[in-house]
Order: sequence, then structure tokens, then C-alpha cells
Amino acid sequence: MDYRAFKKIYGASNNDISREVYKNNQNTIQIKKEETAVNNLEKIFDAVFHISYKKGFQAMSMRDLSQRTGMSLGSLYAYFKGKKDLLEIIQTQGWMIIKKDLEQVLKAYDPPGERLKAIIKAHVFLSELFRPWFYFTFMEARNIEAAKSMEDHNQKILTQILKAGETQGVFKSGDHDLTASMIKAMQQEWYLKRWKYKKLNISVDQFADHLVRLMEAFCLSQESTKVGKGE
Amino acid sequence: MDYRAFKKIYGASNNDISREVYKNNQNTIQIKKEETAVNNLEKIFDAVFHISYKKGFQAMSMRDLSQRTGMSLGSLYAYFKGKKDLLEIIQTQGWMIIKKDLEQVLKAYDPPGERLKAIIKAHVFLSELFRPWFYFTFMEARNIEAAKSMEDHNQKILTQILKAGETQGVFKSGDHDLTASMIKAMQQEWYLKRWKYKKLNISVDQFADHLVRLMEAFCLSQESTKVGKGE
DNA sequence: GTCTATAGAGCGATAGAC
DNA sequence: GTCTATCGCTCTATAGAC
Repeated sequence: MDYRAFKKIYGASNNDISREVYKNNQNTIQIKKEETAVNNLEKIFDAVFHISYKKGFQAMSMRDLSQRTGMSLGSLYAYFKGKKDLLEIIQTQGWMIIKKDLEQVLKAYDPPGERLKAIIKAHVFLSELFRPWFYFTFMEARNIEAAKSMEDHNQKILTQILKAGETQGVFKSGDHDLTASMIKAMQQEWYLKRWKYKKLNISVDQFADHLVRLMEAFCLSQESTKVGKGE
Repeated sequence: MDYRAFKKIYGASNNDISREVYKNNQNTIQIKKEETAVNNLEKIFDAVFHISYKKGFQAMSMRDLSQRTGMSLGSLYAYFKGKKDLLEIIQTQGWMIIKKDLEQVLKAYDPPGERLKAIIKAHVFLSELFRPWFYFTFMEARNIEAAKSMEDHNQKILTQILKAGETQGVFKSGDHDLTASMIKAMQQEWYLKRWKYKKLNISVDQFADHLVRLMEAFCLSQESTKVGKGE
């Protein structure tokens, strides 16, 4: 599976996400007309990501946000209760995106070799699709307990795949927790340093394939140097 | 070389760094007695790292810093011209630490196989020694051009080692830029997510060794599966 | 005429600077 | 302690759709 194929299956637009946010927060959002609300939420998130990327969420003032969205301060406060609330909405939504789609991928692949490959690629492709959400969540949630347990959760999925593979003789034995950590670090690299890969002219498919080959070189036991034809 | 050995050779204390900062900024620092200045600078840096870790540098107020250092606001302004100036001092010093020590390591090892191993480990050990400096620089300088060119510089060192190794038949051919990026990502993992490794009870030596083995599995050409006895 | 969404002056609190 | 700028946020008047 390459990025194009992945996008067709799991791809959601920014508009879809904003609509989901609207539906999940109808009690606090004071706007009645769905289309108006969804369009403005999209503008707000875009602006938050843009400003936060440049100077961080804490340093972003509500007036910055007002200027970039073209909305007034009063309007903005019709969409969220306060700056803190806005942060929480974005983080919650970010985690929901990741969790939902990764679970779907897990269900679709079974043998450890294929599953590892699929989950590694899916995470990279997801972070490409929703890069601003991933970047924002990483940078602005680093110390929140919820973020740590999210990272733990994702890592355990990888660890379990590696263990299952060892049991079946497909993967070498080793410190699977440590290996899973390394995988996570490299996955994060893609959305944390996009500027670098733009400069080097490396595509998301090249990156994901390289990562998969790297892990296969380390994990696959000698006998099974060519696993299924996959894809 | 393990962490203990590395520490003996390259280890500098926080006091040493503060003294270096004092000497590099004697024109702006208004304190004349060196010992007083150095001790207070150490206190200031400690406090900045602690507060910034919890809520980010932007969100740290000068009053926060005053409270945690036990120094008055007026005293603090005798050590730096303003909050912006303080940020720059820390970043500049952080980069000097990394650059100086990595260059020393480069000089000490020559064959690509040994050199790659040494530079990977040295970076991890350095980030363990000066973790607050590394973490702060990563988080608070992400968008500064200087930080990007620093990352580029470190990556090129790795790329060149990989290329030299390929020429000598020690390493496989491949996209060395991409491989170097992956190494950098995993090195950063160590200081960005220390809480994780504390929880998993993984030492810096275990981490560094695992990283080296992972890269050797991917990079070493078949014929040379056991390089020198190193260390 | 009614109701929704918006505008933007203005509030108290607090920031950095000295 | 003081000064000024700016912060997050509130509030009321009003514009515009139906």
C-alpha cells in the first residue's frame, strides 16, 4: 500500500474533521447553523496551527487568532469557552483521529510481518494526511499525562506485534520495547521535520519504505528473509 | 566506550558551562565577582529549564524565574538584557557544547565502521550529560534557522561517514541522507522521552547499544558482519 | 420582526522592563 | 514599586438572513 491508496481508504478532509468537532461540542458551541460553524472551525484550526507553528500556542494571542481568521474576538468566543478550551478540543480531536484509523489498520492485517509493515506505514501516512494535528499535539501536549498514555498505547501495539512475530519464528528475539520505541521515534521524525524532507526531496512513500526496510533488516529472523509478497 | 568512560573524558559540569557563559558574555553581565556570577547563572539556567519543561519558555514569566531562583527581578536583569537575550544565550551555549564535543569524537575515530558507532554513541551520551540543554534547544528553537542548519550540519557528518563506508565496501549502498535522518531521529528520542525510559528501566548504555546494533544490521555489508573489536 | 452571528470597545489582570 | 503594553475575556450594539 502506498500513500495514494491509503488516502483513498482513510482520507478525511479538514472539513470532515471540523464537522466532527462541531458535533462533539454542540453543547459549548453557540452557533446554530452547521455549515457556518464547520467553515469557521476549519478557519480557526488552520490559523491556530499556522500561528502555533511559528511561535507556539502559549505565545499566540487571541488577537493574533482574530486577525488571521478574519473573525472578531467576540465571534471566536462563540466557538470555544476560552483559550484553554480551544487547546483541549484540538488535542482530543487529534488523538481520536490517530486512534480510530490505527485500529482499523490493525483489523485489516494479521500475520506479524505484514501487520508490522502495515502499522508502520499507516502511522506515517496518517501523520502526512493530518500533519498539522500531529505536529501540534506533539509540541503542545508534551507534558500532558494523556499524551504520555497515548504514546504508551501506540507503543504497546508495536511491542505486541514484535512479540507475536518472535513466537511464530518470523522475528528475532530482542528487547521489543526498545525496538518499538525506535520505530515510534522514526515515525515522529516525518512530521516533526518536514522541512528537511522537502529540502532533500524525499517523498512520504520513500520515507515509509526506508523505515520498513530498516526495521525488517533488524527484526526479521534469518530464515524468513523474504516475507509474503504483501502489499 | 560506555557512558561512564565517556563521562570521564568529555564530562563537564553545569558549573563549567556557567563559567563559559560568563566569560562569553562579560560585556553584558554586570556582575564583577566571577564566583557569584557563575553560581547565580547556574541557578538561573536550572530554573529556566525546570519552568520551561513544565510550561514552555514563552509562558514562563520573569516573576516565575525570580521566585524559583530566589533572586529579585532587578538582580536577574543584571545577568541578561531581557527575556529574549536570555533565550539566545542558552541556545548559543547549547550549540557550542554539541559542536565542540562531537568534533573531538570525530578526530578520535577513523575507520567508518568505528566512526559511525562512536559518533552515534557520543551524541546519545552527550544528550544524557546535558539533557536539559538538549531538550530546551529542541523545544524552544525548533523554528529558528540556526537550529535547522545545526541539524543539517550534524546530519551531513553522518551522511559522509556512511558514504565513506560504502566506498570502502564496509557499508551497503543506499539513500544515506535518509539513513542519517533516521539515526538523528532515534538519537533525539533519548532526550525527548526520558520519562519513557525511566519507566521501562532502560539505561543510556542499553539504549545506545540497541541503536548501534539496529544501524549495523541495516548498514553493514554482508561480508563484514563482524567489524573490528572496537571499543 | 425575529433571531443568529459578528463586531470591537473596554474590563481587570498581568506581562516585561527597569 | 512603577510604568506601559498587552493579555484573555466580556458585553452590548448591530448587521444580515429569512
